[in-house]
Amino acid sequence: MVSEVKAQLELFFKNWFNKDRKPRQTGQKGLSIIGQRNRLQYIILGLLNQRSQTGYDLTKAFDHEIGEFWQAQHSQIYPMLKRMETDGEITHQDAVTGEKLAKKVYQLTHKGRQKLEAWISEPSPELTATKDEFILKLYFIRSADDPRIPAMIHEQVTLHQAQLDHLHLRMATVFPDQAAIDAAYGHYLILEHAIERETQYLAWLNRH
Amino acid sequence: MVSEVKAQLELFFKNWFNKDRKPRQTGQKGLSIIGQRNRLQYIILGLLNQRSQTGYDLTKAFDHEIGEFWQAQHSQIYPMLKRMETDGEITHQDAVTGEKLAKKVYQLTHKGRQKLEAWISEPSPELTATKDEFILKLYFIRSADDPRIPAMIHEQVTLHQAQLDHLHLRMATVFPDQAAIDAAYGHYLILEHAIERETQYLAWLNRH
DNA sequence: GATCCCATGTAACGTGTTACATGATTTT
DNA sequence: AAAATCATGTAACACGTTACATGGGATC
Repeated sequence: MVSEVKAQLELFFKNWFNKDRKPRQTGQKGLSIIGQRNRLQYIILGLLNQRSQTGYDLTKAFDHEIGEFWQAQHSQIYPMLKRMETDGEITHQDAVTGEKLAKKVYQLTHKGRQKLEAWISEPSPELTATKDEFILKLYFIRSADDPRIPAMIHEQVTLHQAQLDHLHLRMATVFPDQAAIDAAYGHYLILEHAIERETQYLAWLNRH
Repeated sequence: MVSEVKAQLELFFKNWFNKDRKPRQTGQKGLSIIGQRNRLQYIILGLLNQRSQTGYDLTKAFDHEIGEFWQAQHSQIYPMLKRMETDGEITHQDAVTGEKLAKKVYQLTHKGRQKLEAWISEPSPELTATKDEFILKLYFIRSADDPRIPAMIHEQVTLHQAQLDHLHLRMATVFPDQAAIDAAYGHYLILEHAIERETQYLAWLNRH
């Protein structure tokens, strides 16, 4: 009885006093596969480090440039930009398209660039869960003779073949020569990796 | 002019009448890579379809069985089980370990089994963003001579080699013979896929 | 009796998605 | 003039993680 009341009181006062951000420590889990801790800000820093751009430009970059690796909608990006500017990692200049269409061109501050470099330099000791819905469905199919398997595989072949075609196209357009590769080596590496990944995925699908 | 007023009126009445839960349609985006729409419930249905078990058992399954494909903590699982029971997809029996340690053994209802089958049968037309932090960091490295690259790659080699070893071990223990494969064919396929994926990842890493 | 595992929950918060909301510019 | 694209925001809600909280059972 008494302890219940005590616990509730403690909770009340804790809530009362801890209005501001709590620093949470990471928690070591070895080979664990864990979730996301605001990686979005780092990706925005990285994109802005490549060139100054607007929130709208960043939104399109998530759609087209790095869509295979990260997703973000403008409703997430605009508030994040405000927060990062408040934190002193980025600043913006106002610009105008045409007569009066206002836009904000963001760029890194020194602090932002340091934060980006620190992020890149720190370890990445975690694996990420795949979250491939087709794979999950397959997991729950017991029998090799299940009549749904052929159509499911065919659908995925179509999907991943389209993705592979898209990646090949991007490789050809973004990296037409060695100079382009030298100018964005990491980008080249991950495109290569993505192509190999899709190729292997398709080979596996086509084998079954 | 008129059309503007009309649109605002429409919006007003829409907001006025739609106080309760809005049914949200999926929104076709072609080859888009979109987010999660409560897949957890289906995974729980699938796991319970394999055998009746407790929330604790399910939590462990997420840690060990399907950790490569989906993650969930017990703090997410227990509320989901309650919700699914309210929705009539699962039921539970109370059981006791030892003298008085209560536990709840959940199993599918007919409705739950139907929902699971419907989910497996519906299309999976979406690709999933990878969200691999190492890949993101690499994307932002411009130069092939960047001094951080070797250590980054070495770290990932260690990580993915450990994962591959783990997958090989699971393959050997879960599928020691053809009978085991026949009893859980989908599980076999995705383990095979995961091993190939890690093998390819490692080959790519070791090449650079 | 200490430690680890079994077992179930809630609270707080951060992240991500969809929908709402508005207006300018360019293209067809 | 209609449609698509540029451009920026907020609101509501769903999802996911970490932390808080409690207690029984088994093993050393």
